Amino acid sequence: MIENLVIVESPAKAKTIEKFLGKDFRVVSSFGHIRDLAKKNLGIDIKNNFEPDYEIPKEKAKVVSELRKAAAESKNIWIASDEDREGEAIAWHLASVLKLDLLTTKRIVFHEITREAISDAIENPRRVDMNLVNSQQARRILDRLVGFEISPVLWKKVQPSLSAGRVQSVAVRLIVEREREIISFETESQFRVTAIFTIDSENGEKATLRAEASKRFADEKEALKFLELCNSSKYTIGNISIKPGTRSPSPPFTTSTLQQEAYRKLGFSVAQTMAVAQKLYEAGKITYMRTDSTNLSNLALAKSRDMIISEFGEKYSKTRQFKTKSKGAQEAHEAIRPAYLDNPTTSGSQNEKKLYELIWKRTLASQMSDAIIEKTSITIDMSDSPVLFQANGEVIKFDGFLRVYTESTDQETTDDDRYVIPPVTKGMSLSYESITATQKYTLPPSRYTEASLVKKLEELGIGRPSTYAPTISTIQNRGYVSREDRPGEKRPVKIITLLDGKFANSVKTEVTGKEKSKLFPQDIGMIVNDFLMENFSEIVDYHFTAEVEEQFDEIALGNLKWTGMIEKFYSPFHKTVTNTLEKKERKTGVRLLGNHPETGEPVTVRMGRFGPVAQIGDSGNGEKPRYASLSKNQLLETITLEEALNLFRLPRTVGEYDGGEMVVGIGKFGPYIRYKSKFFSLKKGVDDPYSITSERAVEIILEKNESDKKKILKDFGDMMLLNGRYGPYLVKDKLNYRLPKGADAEKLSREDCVKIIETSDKTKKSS
DNA sequence: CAGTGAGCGAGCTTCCGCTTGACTT
Repeated sequence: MIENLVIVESPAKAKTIEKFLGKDFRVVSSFGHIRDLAKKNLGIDIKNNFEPDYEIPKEKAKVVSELRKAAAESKNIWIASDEDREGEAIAWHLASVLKLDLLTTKRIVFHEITREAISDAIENPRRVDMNLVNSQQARRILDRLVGFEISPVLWKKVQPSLSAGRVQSVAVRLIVEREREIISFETESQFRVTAIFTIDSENGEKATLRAEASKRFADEKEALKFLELCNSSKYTIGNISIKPGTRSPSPPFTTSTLQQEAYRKLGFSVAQTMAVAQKLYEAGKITYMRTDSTNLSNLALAKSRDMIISEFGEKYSKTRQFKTKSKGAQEAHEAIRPAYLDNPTTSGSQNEKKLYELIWKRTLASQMSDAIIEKTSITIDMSDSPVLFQANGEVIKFDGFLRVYTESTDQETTDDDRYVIPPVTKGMSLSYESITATQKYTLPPSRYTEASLVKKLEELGIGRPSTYAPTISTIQNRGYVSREDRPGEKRPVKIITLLDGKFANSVKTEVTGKEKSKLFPQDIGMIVNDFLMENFSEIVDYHFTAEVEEQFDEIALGNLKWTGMIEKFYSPFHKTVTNTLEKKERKTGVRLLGNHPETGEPVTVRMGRFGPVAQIGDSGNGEKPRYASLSKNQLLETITLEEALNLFRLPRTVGEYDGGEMVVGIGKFGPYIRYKSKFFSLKKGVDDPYSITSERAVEIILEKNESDKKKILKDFGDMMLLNGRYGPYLVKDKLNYRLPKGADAEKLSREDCVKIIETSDKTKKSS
């Protein structure tokens, strides 16, 4: 018999806690939720007051049977799931599955994993809070109702296998609306004038001062007019303002801010950040990585203080506790911090090291002094124009937390940052060294990255730390959005330079619209979003979650019955569902682009069975319409008639070579030439499928054949030894096999290869 | 790996939040 059994959610947590509790306690873990609504059907008996049908999922059967066994062997059972809505529900499900009496079962919570907090928890047990449990049931059931009633509507009215939900549909909406802002954005340009001035100081040294004109100029003519005034002007220093300021460190990491910073500083995807953090957590190197709290334990605060004082001195230490700002935060855990603050670095993979160091620096910096800065702002008067030049500078007087860590931003940094202004006095005269007017274009809003989308969702109070990464995967898996790079386009930038009284015009080029790892909506995402906006605007409203959260809070306080709340939501909602099913047309995103210039047939685009498709003619007059798939990066919403007609020019035959036809087309993997039933890719940025010549096509074919020849080490007829990126390998029936270590490909015989395939086959599944 | 867009119907898809493996590359 075991004296005490403590059940927590996470096995890593169980391990840590067991160390603190001693012999009389055994600590086991539930691995999160152990029961959920039935997987099949709705899992809710609507007619019977929304009675939930809970079941233990197959993959949880083992955990549950082990928990049952442990419970049977124990005298006292303590349920120590997290102190939030979900944790309370886990406690309740545990109690009912393990057949524990709710009146006597001890419910305890740890606010942090320290010896003190744990013994404190043990001394203050309470009972399972049914109000909190009911607020979770309301949350769970609302999400199931929304997801499982709207998704089937999409299958009927848009496309099979689609999905909608309280969280994912808003995430898609954000991305779709941002794209539309970008589509409708009209770029304008202005001229910005910057100058480099020379100050002749008393000791004969020359100092330079960078400044910008306080006015921008609409066009080249205006800019030139101003430069002419600049040329004839005399310059004197006008106002000098020196303002002290401070900069404070950011709070320690939550899941959301960790994902943002790991993306900005390390280039990690959201999923990657979580995977690496999980490893660090399991190794006991950091605290729990799914948290919305910026709280640090007293122990961590004290430890940071010691570290900072011994490392940098008393001046650098400032103990702070940050208030959690995010909406709906449940604060069941600490902030993400190193488990042992004395370790600035750690062992493990490169990524683990990098992420750990980021967490360490952020945590330490959060307990350090403000940086003290001095902002200097100087105006320079012109004799011939009322326009001023302005120079802004910043000097760090005391680095404080900046010594360890600076938070990155999503915006690009300006060149004003950390510019040190030379000493000047009012009335000093200056002369210009050069003055430049540069064309500046306005920029459209920027597309979301995975991390900036997480930030936005958190601001809206939508989603939880444990779901940010999965949500972002879901909307990509459904094909609603896709993470992509774009090369951008070149555009001219006009520049007028004034140097030694002479004006010179030049044109530079800049790249605009270059994107890296940004979220782009896909046609199906836009169609589904529009469908939801038209029919279920309440669900995709940005405030929907916040509003239902308020009601969940009321349920948790015992002021509202969960069944009543759900009923109030469900009856109008369900009416909308049936109404939409009955009365609304299928949505295909169809758009009439115009008529074919020769035949006059209508040209349309829409979402077809295999994706977005363009169509010439309709089936009305007996003629068969012609179809062509849209190419990647084209949207139903923005494609023009001309672009659509272009799609029908492919595939086309460009010529013949050695008795075979060469056909050019655009496939899944870009433009290609098909020749003797083999495929040859066109060179990106070099060849254009619409204009490529027969000569060039032959060249590509010969080039590819030549390089393929080099790839083949040995050809046994039914299998081949090839030279790949990672060295030689074996191919048979389109499956690749790795050679055993130390094997010399040159010397392998046919029999050797057969053996390799046989031995490696066991681990391979045919796909 | 590389273009498919007739129409019907059976059987499937789907949510959000808690937690980790067990898989393959």
